[in-house]
Amino acid sequence: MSATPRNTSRERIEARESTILDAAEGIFSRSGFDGAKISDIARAASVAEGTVYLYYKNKRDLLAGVVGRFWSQLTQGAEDAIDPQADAAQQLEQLARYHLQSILDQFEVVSLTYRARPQQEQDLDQVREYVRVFDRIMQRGVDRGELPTDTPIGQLRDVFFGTLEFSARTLKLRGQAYDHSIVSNLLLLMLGRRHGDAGTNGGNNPSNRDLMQRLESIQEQLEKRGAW
Amino acid sequence: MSATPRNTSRERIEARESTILDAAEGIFSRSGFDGAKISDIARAASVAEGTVYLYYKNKRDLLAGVVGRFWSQLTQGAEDAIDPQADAAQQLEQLARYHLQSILDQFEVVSLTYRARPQQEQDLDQVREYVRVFDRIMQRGVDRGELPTDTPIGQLRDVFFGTLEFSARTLKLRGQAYDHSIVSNLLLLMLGRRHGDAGTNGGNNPSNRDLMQRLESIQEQLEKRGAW
DNA sequence: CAGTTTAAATGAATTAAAATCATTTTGGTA
DNA sequence: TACCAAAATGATTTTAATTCATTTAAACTG
Repeated sequence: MSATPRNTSRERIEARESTILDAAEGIFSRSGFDGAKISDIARAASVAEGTVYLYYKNKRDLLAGVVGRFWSQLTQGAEDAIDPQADAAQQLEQLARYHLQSILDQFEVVSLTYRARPQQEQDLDQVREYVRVFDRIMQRGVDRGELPTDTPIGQLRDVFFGTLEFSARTLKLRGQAYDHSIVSNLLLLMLGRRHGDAGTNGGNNPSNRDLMQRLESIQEQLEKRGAW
Repeated sequence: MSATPRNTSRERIEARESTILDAAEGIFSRSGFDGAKISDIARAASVAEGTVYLYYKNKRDLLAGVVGRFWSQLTQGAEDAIDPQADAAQQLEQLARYHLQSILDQFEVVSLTYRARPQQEQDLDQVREYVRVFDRIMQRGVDRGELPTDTPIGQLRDVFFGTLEFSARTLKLRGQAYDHSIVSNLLLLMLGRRHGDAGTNGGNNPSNRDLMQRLESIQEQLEKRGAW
């Protein structure tokens, strides 16, 4: 009967909502929350100002919509980026790379996240769901014996996401691009083994002659400086 | 002559500015950036609305003032919290505890930080200065041979602050309080010693490699000093 | 397919709050 | 005490979010 009555209608409406979200994402990213004007967003979406309010109660709600969609898509992308066959360490690396790359690409949207409505619990639902991707990888690793039984998943989660987010911020601040070594060092740190990016300058033990040369070089420097 | 002409005057003005900052901090923390009204802040500071604009160009600038002061005070507090006699590992633990405790206590102000003016470089100056406290501890540890020469300070900095910030967010989200174990686990992770990892530089008879590292560190210090 | 009903869209009008500025007050100085 | 400049005030202006009476479009009906 009325099981699927208004079919094309629903599609049109969803398309329009998505258009508004696209416009909002663009304007919010470019101008930040305060700088973005609803009138700009409406214009970018080819819609009247009032129409925006049919879909979202207010400006914050609209931001929550943008941010929520971003994290949902991120969850989907992460699941696609992870090879179900791989072991925990490999999967973790895949997730780390995907995550760092994504938050660098869409840094502005990420920045808007913790601004949506910090007090309103429910707005972080999609973030929580995303974070569970990490938990699943780790839990599976523990279950299969690839990771120690006492692995503190919850705390490692904070290390994982916290470090990557902060690294991204640092990179952005310095105008630098994606850096592989961040991921490898993080994994080394989390999964045991010491840092130093594999055998940076291997463990060849210097001879006494090397040491003496070095000492002489230091002494020269000191003499050059005199006054000290 | 006019070296210190308006003395009490300057004091009064600074006191007033500080009063406005106090009021703004309170209102911003309670209501968030958007929720805070300049009129509320003015009232809380017992000042006319227009007066606020004599001290700060606009609302964002006022927020930047609040946030900047917070991080300056944090830097001061951190320096006080660190025992100059202690070794690097101990100092790091002191900083970690102080940091986690502080950002939990003043979570709202911290949240407002990355919202101040993400694009405007200079607003993060005080944050950068704060972060240097960590760098100094680590560098000193390396210089004294307490930490390996190849310690990737920059990356560990992201691990340190990223993890603590994310942990704080997690704790707040769950309504939980300060947790010692976060700090100890983080330090364990950062400074080695994992899963009975067999001491990287365990034995107390130093190898030539250790000696060489120490020499290199001394030389680096000399060079750094020379550049001035 | 014309007529009717309901949903969606519009943008002018309203409201709220930031920012400005002409005027007043204050504190220091001669 | 009179004067000046700095500081403060708050009424006014401006800007942008939100509402709502009206219009337009879509879906349904017989």
